[in-house]
Amino acid sequence: MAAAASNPYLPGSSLLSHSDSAGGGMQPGGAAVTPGSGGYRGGAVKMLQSDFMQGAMAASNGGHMLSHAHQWVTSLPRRCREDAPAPPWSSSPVGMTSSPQQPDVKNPARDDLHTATALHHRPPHGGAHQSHAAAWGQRGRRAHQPPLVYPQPGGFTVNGMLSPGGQSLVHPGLGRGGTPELEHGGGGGGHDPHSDDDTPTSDDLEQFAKQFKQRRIKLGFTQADVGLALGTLYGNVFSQTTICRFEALQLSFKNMCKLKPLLNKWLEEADSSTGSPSGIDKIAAQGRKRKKRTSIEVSVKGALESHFLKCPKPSAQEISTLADGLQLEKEVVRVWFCNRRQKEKRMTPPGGAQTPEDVYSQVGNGHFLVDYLKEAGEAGDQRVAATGSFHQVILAH
DNA sequence: ATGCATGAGAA
DNA sequence: TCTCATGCATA
Repeated sequence: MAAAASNPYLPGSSLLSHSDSAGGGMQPGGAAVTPGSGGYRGGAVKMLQSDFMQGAMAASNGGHMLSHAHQWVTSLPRRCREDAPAPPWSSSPVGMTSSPQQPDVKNPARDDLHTATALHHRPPHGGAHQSHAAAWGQRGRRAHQPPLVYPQPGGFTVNGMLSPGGQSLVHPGLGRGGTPELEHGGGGGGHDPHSDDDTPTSDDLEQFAKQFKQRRIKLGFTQADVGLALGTLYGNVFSQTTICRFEALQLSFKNMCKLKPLLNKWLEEADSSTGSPSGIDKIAAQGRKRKKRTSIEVSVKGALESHFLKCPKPSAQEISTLADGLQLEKEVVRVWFCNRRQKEKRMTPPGGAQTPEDVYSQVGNGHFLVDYLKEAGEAGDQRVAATGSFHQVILAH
């Protein structure tokens, strides 16, 4: 149908949920299957081609041809130098701690996600699950080990998630922008009397996540269920994606800290109230015109990746040029870089991935690591070198 | 489980 | 414009 071609995003309910591959238009010489032509928000795709900064990366050092090694140094074109606030958990250098190896657990198949019944008490099925355990900065950070286990409040029996009446105890204090318990300057001594866990360590988070997932599965809930439950419980709904990312430690440290208490609460509720079904419903999906997901070809992705290595933060103009060259919408390229950067900053597994194999699995799972090679304009060469080779090993695999 | 996208808020 | 938190859609 040509409809798909002329109409990027379907109005409301998309009956034609076909994938990119069925577009019909295919990619002549193109790179991505983008619905294009529609022009969404701002649409103006102008290309100001002027200078290209390609071919400048002929820098060859000792003799390794990491044309696509994972490190953004060595040959920064020029205005491509940007520092990124090294996240707290990535402070530990790539754990080169030689540890034999660890069986890379791939998930062969999972059996959950079955019954589409959204929120209901599912019979707890044995859940031997895969676990690619991320484990980021589990370096010796803090001496004290706060009780990352839920402290059962005792007589608290308000089953938020299992309220048949449909009432919603909305707590208007946990807005997304509110950031309930983030580092509050401190200074005056005003300390929350009820906060059991001030900033948990990345290690704590990791353990909690692990435990959380286990309990969740044990109880027979899907990630989506949890996300929904959080909605009725605190007024904040979350998607399966977010819960998933939490469990996989793929959120920013800050974000993890923010979600932890909520999930912890849910956990308490969940296994305290055994056997009370729920009847909640949440906000219906609003018909928002979302651009159809562009599927970028692998080859093109490779190209983008290369550019990213050279310059993770291209200027608007460079983006335009690049987009033009790759036949992609400028916006797509821009977003790609944004996401790529964001991905780079997510929870990194320096501590967990001590052996190359671990890293492989990490890579295989999508997330990379290391970005502590910031700061220091020239002094970082050493670390960079080390990191470079490290990645070389990884990528050469 | 993850890729691409949106939107609010910060620079 | 970028970052950041999040999620729809998809592999």
